[in-house]
Amino acid sequence: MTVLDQRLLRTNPELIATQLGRRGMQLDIQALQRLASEERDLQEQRSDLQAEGNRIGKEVGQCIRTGAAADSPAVQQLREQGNRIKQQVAALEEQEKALASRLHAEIAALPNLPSAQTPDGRHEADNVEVKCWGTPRVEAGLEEHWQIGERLGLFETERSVRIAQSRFITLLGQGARLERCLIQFMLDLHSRKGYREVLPPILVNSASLTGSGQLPKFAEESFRCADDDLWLTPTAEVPITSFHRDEVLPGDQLPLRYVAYTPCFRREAGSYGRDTRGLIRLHQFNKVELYWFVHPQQSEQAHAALTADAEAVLEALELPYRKVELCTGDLGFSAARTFDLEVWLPGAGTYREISSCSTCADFQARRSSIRCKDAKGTQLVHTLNGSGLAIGRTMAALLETGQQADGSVSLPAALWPYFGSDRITAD
RNA sequence: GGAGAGGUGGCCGAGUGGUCGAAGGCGCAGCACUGGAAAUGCUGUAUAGGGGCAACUCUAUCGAGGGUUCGAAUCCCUCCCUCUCCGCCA
Repeated sequence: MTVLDQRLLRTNPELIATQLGRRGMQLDIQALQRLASEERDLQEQRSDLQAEGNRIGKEVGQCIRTGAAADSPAVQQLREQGNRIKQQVAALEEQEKALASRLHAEIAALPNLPSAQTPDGRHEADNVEVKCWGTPRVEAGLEEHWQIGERLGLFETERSVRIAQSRFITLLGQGARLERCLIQFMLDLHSRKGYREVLPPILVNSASLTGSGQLPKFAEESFRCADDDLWLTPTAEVPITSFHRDEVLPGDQLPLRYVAYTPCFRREAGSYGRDTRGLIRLHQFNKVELYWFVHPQQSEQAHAALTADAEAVLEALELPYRKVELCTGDLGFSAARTFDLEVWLPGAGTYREISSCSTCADFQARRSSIRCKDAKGTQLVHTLNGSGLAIGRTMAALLETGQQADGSVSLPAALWPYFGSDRITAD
């Protein structure tokens, strides 16, 4: 796995330092460069020695073929030379390996370079609102979704702790039904637009997590199966990236567009006390994910199109939202550029992230070795992903947005055929 | 879980110690033939890294990692994966 364009490190290290600087990272680029050039020197020495060894090997073959005895002095001498070289090579190789794994570890921990378009900024507050859709419902006395859910018996928190632990939820009755309908509705919507539906494994190996950028840096964010090299996937992005790992995709097949429903599992380390009630922040949640593999030249339009496809879900569900472009300081590890969609929660009186649509440029493609082939040769593809949408948060938004004075919740027309009713009422 | 068979280039498939990065075929590209195409013929066609303006050249890679050897796709060890049969199972 190559995790950073090594050529870039050699030819334009300043670019790396500057771009990571925009993320607020202080990077000792010289130290990295020194490591890389040391490694290259060793590699050169080693391969020269190996060339010499290969030459001797061939010479021995030559001698024997032309009639020299296998134990003749000439052959003996060549053997000794060969052995000496073998030892030297082994010694160099050991150093080289140590150096390479150090270099690799340092590089693998570096996040993606932000896109040129990504606005500079230090944190969430510097994100840029680029669009608002719909009219947010603003009234006094509206309930939050967890109050509605508890009142209507849509889900159960306390017993879920008994089953698992906190931050797990059990959906019940109309709540379970709505969750299922939303998954189906979103899959249908995207499939109609030409997305190919995928239902991947949700246990993934370390190579998959590394390939999409969750490892090595965010090991503490995922649940791991202790006896196997398997983890519970934090997002469908991981299995889908690896679906094409180590492949050369025919250029005329691009873009490949996938839509996947999966449960997602996150440890949510460091979020104690935040969003403890309801559906917002859970260790296990459902999500429909959009994922594109595209030719590098098309990734910018693709990013706009993917984001629009996610927006279309909110619009079909009549949920007011705003679209925010993340600043460099708020960008995820693998992303070069990201639009977040934030849905309006009338009960909470706030916008909450419900989809995050990112282009990773060639970052994941490099880590996962996914290339495409066209007339000009092979090159890394670009990968893009976005939620279309997070199901639990969608339900929260629907509950808060549709709440009525009589205690029921009215649903958008798009869901009626799926849900079999235009509203949720007390059982 | 038990028994057996396997893992070689974009794909199929040959190769049991040296001249093998690897026959042959398919596919793909170019050229010839054709009014155009098909068929046919010829030529070319792996990836990554290093050096060189370039022609080119060096190294590594035959599931992964170790070992034997001057020399390993080929022999030995460990692991992973796939397939077949049996058992178990939603």
